[in-house]
Amino acid sequence: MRKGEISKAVIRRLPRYYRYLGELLQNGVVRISSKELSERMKVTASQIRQDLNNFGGFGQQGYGYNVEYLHEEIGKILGLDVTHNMIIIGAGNLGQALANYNFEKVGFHLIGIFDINPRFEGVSVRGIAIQMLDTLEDFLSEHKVDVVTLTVPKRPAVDLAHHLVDLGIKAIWNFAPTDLNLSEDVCVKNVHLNESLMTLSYEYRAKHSGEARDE
Amino acid sequence: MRKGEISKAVIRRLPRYYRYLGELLQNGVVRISSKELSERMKVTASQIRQDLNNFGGFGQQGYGYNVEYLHEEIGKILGLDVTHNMIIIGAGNLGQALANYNFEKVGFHLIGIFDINPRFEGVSVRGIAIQMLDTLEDFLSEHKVDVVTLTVPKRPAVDLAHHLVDLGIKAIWNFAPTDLNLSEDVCVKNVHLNESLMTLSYEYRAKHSGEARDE
DNA sequence: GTATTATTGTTAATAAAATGACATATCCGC
DNA sequence: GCGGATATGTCATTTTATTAACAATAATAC
Repeated sequence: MRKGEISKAVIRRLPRYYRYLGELLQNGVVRISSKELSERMKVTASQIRQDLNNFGGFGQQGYGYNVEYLHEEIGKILGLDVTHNMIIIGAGNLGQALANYNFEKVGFHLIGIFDINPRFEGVSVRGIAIQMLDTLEDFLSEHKVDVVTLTVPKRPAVDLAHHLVDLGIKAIWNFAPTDLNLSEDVCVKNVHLNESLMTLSYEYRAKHSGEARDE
Repeated sequence: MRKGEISKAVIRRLPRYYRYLGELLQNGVVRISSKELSERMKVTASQIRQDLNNFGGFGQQGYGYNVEYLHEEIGKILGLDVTHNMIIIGAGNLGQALANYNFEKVGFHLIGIFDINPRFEGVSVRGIAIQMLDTLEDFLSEHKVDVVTLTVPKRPAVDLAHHLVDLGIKAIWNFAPTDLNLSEDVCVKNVHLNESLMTLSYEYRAKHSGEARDE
């Protein structure tokens, strides 16, 4: 790992810190020590301190961390203070469900929904009209789109993703059950629900195998 | 790590192997070496071999791995050969989207959908009537339910999860943006979409900060 | 103000994961 | 069948991640 680069394991933990700090903030907690936070979160205090110190010293010896300040700083680290314009491609059940989700609070602003299927023509979700996919190129030339949420089937996903990259898209939140294999400078975050279920299946078997199942 | 126990990192990789092998199988590929698979998957051959050898020797020197056999064996390891009965609690957009998903092929059979909101009374999704949450206890006494998919808001999620555990549920697929803190013998798999987006946001900033944004 | 306690930031030690190396076994062409 | 090529399974090494230790610093009580 190059010096100054932060490991992915650390990044993956940040949102959870952010969430806990947000809850503390709501509960009116003003300060917290790494020790107490570690007990609530069931991680080691050492890990919290080391994770945070990748980004700078946010605490004070003998005092701990100011909840509001730390919450805000982690938010900045995660880039939640910047608004990203997002579109959803794929207006099926999952796409529509995500469209109804409120991602504004983590800085994502939904400005369009697209699908290839004409049956969605005229349909709106959350006040946003579903547009036909062949109008996407025009749309992209008129609007700055930072992130594409991809909720299309596996088959079209890969080609579509490459097309999006050609059109200048730099970040994809991918729900299609496939790897996209895009160039290095494009951010891809996969959400593979199938695979999540499979690991649950594994764990379930591992923990409960051999137990009676009387029916 | 206790001897004989498999690390979570290995388990998380298994579904991806399974997916690639499934595709190879569909394409009529009969055998594959760790080297070739590693090139396709962009991981090291060493990792593939070591991961697989946690569970036994599935390959043959000088030959490689039989695709169909390995695919099936990984499926068994993941427990995909066993059918799990699943219910969804929370019939909002996400719950309904998941209900429409086809998880049968990874061994999950949806047998019920529940919600507390009377507006869902009489509504069906994929032929399954949404039932009122207060009938859940009766339902559980009449049906063997292995896994609960939890797509309810944060607030009720924790108490509901504890209640489910009291009723004998041993595995929860949790989409609520909170930790459930259940006893050790309950399997919990979290899908925190917010947090996924936050890490995307981080990466986006990290990769594209400083770039001009002329509008 | 001073002593005591609390708690960080950081370095050191340990543990875990990933990679590399290689001996051994199997295949395949001839 | 023999020999070279192939590719596994496993052990050794390296790298990465986590945990522990502690010196330095700030807060708090008196």
